[in-house]
Amino acid sequence: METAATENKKNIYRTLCEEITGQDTGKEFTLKGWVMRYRDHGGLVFIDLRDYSGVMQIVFDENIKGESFKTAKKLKNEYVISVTGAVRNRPGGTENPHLKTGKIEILANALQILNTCETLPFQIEEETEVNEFTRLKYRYLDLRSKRLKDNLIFRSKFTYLIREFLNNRGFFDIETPFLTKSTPEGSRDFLVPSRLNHGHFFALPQSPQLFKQILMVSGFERYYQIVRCFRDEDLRADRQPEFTQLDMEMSFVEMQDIISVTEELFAGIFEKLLNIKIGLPFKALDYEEAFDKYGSDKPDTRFELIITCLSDIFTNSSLNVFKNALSTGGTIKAICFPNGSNLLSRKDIDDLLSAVKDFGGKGLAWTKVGENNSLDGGISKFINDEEKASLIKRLAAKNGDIIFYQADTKKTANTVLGRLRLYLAKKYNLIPENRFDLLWVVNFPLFEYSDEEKKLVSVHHPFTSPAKKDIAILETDPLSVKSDSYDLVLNGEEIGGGSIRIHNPLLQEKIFKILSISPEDARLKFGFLLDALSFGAPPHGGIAFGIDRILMLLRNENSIRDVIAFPKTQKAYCPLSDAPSPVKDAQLKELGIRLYDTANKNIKK
RNA sequence: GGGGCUGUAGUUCAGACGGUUAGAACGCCGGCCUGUCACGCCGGAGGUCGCGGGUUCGAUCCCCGUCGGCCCCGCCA
Repeated sequence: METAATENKKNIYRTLCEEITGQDTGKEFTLKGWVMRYRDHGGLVFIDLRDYSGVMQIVFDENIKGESFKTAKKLKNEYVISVTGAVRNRPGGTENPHLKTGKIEILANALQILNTCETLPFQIEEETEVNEFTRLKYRYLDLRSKRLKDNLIFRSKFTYLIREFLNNRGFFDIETPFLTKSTPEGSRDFLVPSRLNHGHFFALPQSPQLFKQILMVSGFERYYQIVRCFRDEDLRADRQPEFTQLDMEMSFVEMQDIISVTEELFAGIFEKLLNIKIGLPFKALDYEEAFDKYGSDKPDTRFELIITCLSDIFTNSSLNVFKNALSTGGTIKAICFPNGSNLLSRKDIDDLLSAVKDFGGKGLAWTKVGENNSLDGGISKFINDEEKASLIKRLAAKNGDIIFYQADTKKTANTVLGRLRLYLAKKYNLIPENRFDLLWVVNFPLFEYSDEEKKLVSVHHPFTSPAKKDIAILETDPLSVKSDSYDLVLNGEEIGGGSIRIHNPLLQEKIFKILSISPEDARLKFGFLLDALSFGAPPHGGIAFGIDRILMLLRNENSIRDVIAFPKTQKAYCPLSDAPSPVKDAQLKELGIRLYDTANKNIKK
């Protein structure tokens, strides 16, 4: 990626460090920025001046007349200065190949200190990693570092390219309310009390889902928004309480239309921003295949370790765990870890067992593959020659591999091996770097059974359209019904998902019935959407993407916090602003709110 | 709600069976230095060992509680 400055030549009011090149020797410039480093050699002072474009070395020489040398002696790290001088080539042998401007420097003849700086709580660009809490508290300092600054500049370009692409294709950027109605479905809402309606609350939107559908009813046809969404759930490295989605909705479309627009959008961005060409169309996997082969609905396809079913090979197995699994309707599955015998010690294998238990597995059977298609160790003595030959052939196992087995229900065997697969890949560096695998997961089931609620629930959301071919079996065999929905997966992370929506009120009624949502309930929860759908709603569908996650992956970061200017800690606290914080009694009174119990003692009087 | 790791100088870390004055590096302050670029050299300051309680003659160290941070499970239609 080009740096901000070299690409953006439209700087109107001043010169930036990296705009100056070897072509400019002899010319005089005034640069403004921060003292990144200060090196005092007595009669000669060097500083590295940093502005948002990059770095330029400034030299102060005691032989240059004027006050600048004297002033330079007072400089300290992160002082803000304005410095004027002529560009010159550095003396032979003193060029710095690590700097973009390393062949030149500016010999200062005027210097003005625009602002001083307190001793820093941590060094900017320090090699050692500083505690994240401290970095968040002084986020403005951390954002001066190249890494975070580049991330945010990249983010700006990323969203610019999205807007450019979509605007060129007739999409309209339309804002939807942040103060909206709480819907009990989905994730926990952030609530906002209403002063004018005591006892009533707004919710911050989990996404603009209902409003974007209503915009389709209004006839906008192509909507998008890069919009903040709010979910009051526990945080993770890839989850913040507020995050940004690219939200899209289109009318008179079918699934393939949405998929095509998305592919074009991403292929364009990857090429422009990363100079990576992505083959079209993207790969696609059925939901079921994803689970069978990767044990996940967001498979990481950058490496193999494919999960393989061996049930038929072991129908007459002498091993009890295998026998029991099969007789209770379960399955036997395995992954073959190439060269595992050499990579894993016996202790490593034992350690895997505890990992597998964390993943929900009961145990971990394994065998090593020896010479001439033999099996050693683990459960090998329970595997007869016929079974051996079949499984080695099916897994394409070679001398030195290790095979890990799971005998369990299909679901458990898949998820356990899926997580083991990821665990092994990370631990033994099987994941190639700088590779981006974009993948659609399609043919999701429309419903799944919730053990908790003892009823069918939507896999996506209640407005997702069933696949046309399955509408006939909606009531007779709901669990076999597929939906017209699709997820986009990048390197094993779900980065987006969407669906074709139901626009037929009768079909929508049927779905609610299957979901055991009474007409009264439906009205209470989504009445305004149902009304809208009854007034000439066009066929429509859409998709939404997690911008933060995508950026995290493209920037090779481990957390979305590193691509967000002002993120929160895992307890959803902002060390910079000290939010959330108690409020005054008077504020609560105005809202008609009184706090329960312990919270009271935190109130500021 | 649960599991794991974690909290010592401004920062990153070390530390000791529980025993004088808690160390290092970087940063900071003062001085020297004309080709450095993580400049170098000399000197100096800087610590409620997260907080509260307990055990003990004595606790940064052991025990209990609590607060914070990071990762994960649950949760996130």
